[in-house]
Amino acid sequence: MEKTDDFVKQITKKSEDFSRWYTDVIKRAKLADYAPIKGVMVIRPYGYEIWELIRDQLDRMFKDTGHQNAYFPLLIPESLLKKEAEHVEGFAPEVAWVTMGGSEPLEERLAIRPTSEAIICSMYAKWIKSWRDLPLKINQWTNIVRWEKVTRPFLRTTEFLWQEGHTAHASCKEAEEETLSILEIYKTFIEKYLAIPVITGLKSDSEKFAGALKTYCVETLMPDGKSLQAGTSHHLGQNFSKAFGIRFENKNQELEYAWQTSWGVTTRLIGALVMVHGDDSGLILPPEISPVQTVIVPISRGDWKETILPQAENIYHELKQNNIRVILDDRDTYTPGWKFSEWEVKGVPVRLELGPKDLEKKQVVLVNRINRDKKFVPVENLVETLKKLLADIQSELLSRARAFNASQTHIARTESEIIDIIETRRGLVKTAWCGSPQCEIPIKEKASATIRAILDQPDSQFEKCAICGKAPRHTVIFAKSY
RNA sequence: CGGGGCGUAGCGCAGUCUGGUAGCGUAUCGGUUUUGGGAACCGAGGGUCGGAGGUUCAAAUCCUCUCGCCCCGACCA
Repeated sequence: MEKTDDFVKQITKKSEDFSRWYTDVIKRAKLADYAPIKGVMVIRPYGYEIWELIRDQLDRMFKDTGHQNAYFPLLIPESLLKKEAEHVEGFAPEVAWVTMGGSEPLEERLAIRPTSEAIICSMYAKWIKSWRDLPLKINQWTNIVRWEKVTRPFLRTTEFLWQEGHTAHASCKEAEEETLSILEIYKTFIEKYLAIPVITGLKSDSEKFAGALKTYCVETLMPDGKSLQAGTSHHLGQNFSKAFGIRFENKNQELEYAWQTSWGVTTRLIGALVMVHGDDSGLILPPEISPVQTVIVPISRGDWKETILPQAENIYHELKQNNIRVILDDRDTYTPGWKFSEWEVKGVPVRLELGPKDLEKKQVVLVNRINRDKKFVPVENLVETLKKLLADIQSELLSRARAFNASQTHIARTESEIIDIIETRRGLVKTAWCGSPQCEIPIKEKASATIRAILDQPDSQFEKCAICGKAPRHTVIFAKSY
């Protein structure tokens, strides 16, 4: 056990220093590198490939549910940003401004988008005039700048990539349905593809999006016991339509303000992948989202280029034809052992080894990244065997993470229990809440934990609010967060 | 924005206390032998010691100022 952990060098142990481990893995796996600007990172090709896979899959899901992509400008005039009062107040501290055009000061300064509600709503006001124009469901894949004080690669950077969906509807009910259906897409995607279990729920008023009526969220638990908000879906009500004048004439010939939603997930998802699945040897990527699902390492000895390589190439083509993302590492400049370590750092779920002994026995060696289990399998039916192994790894990662979540979810019935659990064990604390903002304050002040989600289904085991003792209205999850 | 840590070869670091020829590991380049868990040996290249100013015969080292990065908090996806 101890010995195997040392195959990969130069990564701090996950159990020793979690933060350091996290940044070590990102650097060693070449996901990202620090850029010469404070809080800004370069997403390197390997990291970007993961983002592309996330993007492609979500994009299909959005399009299948009637959304279209568009592109709105990076720069937002200050006057537009100021139209929705709560919105500007929420974002003001982290907006970056353009004040000069060449050497001339601008008459009105321009915000670099911290989110695009303002610019998009200003356009929606032009485009929406009739109930026939609704619903309008547009998404964009883009970059965002928020001047954050503390940054960490993927989890919080000054500039990041995301998708933001912005929809307008004819009724409150329809907007609510849209908000919830997107929440469901996020949940499905994160669990099925990223193999990360999620908790969905509503944000309390103190945590909701600036300008929203309601914010639903997807929360995920990280190995250090902190909760990471992995996605949000906001029901904006008529707050923005009133501020921006998005009105339509309904079927009864009355003017009405549109009901809106907005929702997004970011490159932060990559950070979650790293933390949830990785180990002391580096990344472990779920097959569904891994840029390389299988790496073929030919054992290079003697006349391997004449004997082993041709067979490795045959296998490569067969797997590729069967839609397995595979690469053949035929570099003769590195030894097999070096390659093993390298691909482990990069989290490739299955390694396929092919050497002289295997050639003789008409077999290959399949190595599972999770536990380094070796299986000698016949070349015949390889595609089937491999697909099964990939599926097993995918489900093993999810069930492993689920088991961890279950073990880190604690029940608390009083304020002191909540604080005690947060301080000694961290993790998620399930408790009851009366709904008053006053009752969130002591937990935040004493344990710096907040309500991460108000659960859809109240748990009947709770008889009173943990803080004030009044009748509970909600079952909630308290946790420290990223 | 508070607390702590760190800037020396691509990367990881020693050297700083006590000033005196800028080093180690790894990576890189060339050569030979190797290759089933990061190969071995021989040789080579690579530095304005984060920046500016000062003290000194002499500064990576001492003093002053400054910039940047990381970690932990408070705030945010």
